[in-house]
Amino acid sequence: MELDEGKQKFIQSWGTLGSHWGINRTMAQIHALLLIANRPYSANDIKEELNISMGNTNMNIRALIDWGLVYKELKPGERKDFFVAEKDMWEVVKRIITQRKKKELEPMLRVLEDVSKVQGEDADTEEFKKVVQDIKLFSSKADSALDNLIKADSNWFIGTFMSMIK
Amino acid sequence: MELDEGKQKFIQSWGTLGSHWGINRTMAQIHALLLIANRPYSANDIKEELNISMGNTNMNIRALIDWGLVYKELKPGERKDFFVAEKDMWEVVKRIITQRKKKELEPMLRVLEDVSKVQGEDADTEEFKKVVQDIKLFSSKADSALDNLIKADSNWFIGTFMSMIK
DNA sequence: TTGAGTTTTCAAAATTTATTGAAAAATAAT
DNA sequence: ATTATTTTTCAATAAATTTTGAAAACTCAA
Repeated sequence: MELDEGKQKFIQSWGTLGSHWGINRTMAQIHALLLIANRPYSANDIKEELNISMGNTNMNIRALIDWGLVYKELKPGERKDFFVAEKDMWEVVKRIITQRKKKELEPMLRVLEDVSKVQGEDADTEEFKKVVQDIKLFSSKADSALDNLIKADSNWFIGTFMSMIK
Repeated sequence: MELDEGKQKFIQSWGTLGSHWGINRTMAQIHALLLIANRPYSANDIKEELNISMGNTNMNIRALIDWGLVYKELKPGERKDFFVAEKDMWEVVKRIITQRKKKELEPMLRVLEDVSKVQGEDADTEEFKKVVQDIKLFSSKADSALDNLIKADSNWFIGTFMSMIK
């Protein structure tokens, strides 16, 4: 396989994978491109390489920076901004967990808290409260577990999980 | 808060959450409805309750059954099929992990395996191979860890993770 | 075997989400 | 202050995904 074909395949697959992880396809493709880049890329480099508009490039670079998956790098004497990817996979996963926890798990916990206040003593209400309580308990456990995971350092995590792999 | 309002809120939120987890909104809403139901529901009950078409109802029920999140229940003397939700949250999470592993992680591993075969000795190729190798290693570790997680039983998991929460 | 009830299929329509492109704003060298 | 370059914004457009609805297939009792 040629390098260009390999790069192309990797970028496409990373894009598809990302789109299932709350990262849209272009956003993930930019991340993929920067992952396999051996130098910082300007927004224009990225635009050219992926054949996308400047607006799209700009919005997704900023989203990536916001998620902590890409860093801005200033080259002395250069007017343009340059960008590099976070390449430590555990760091990448941690950043994604952090974002999704904030955007999904935490709002869900608030809703569960809220709806657990329903009035009534009938069987339907009791069943509803029971289910909500169960999910609330599970979710807050997951929330704490994820917090700990994120706080823990890379090696500790790998170590703990490796011991699980037998 | 009234029970109906609470149910409605819960169904909507579960729908939104699901849509970030590879489960489309309707599919997650059906699951939510069945979670808080205190009896089996027919496809028609679901259609009526959520105000969706029969086609949509049918497709999403089958997807839920395929994912192992809903079970078909036959009532003696009844012609219709009835459905109940898997209510054990850890079981739900395991099923989702299983599906997503199959649909996302495993294809990615195959692509990584494939593209790691690129030809060439130059710096670009070396950088590419290095990144791919790193991701491949991380991904296969994650894959094994998830396998173990799925195999392990509910209490073992909760126990292990609780000890992490301090 | 017929036919009422039920489930499945799938092309077309509706909805949601992502992308473009052009204009405006910011930046920094002259 | 002027101008060339780069970045940002956002309404319009395009693409992708979901939902519908109507027809076909299936199921089972009579």
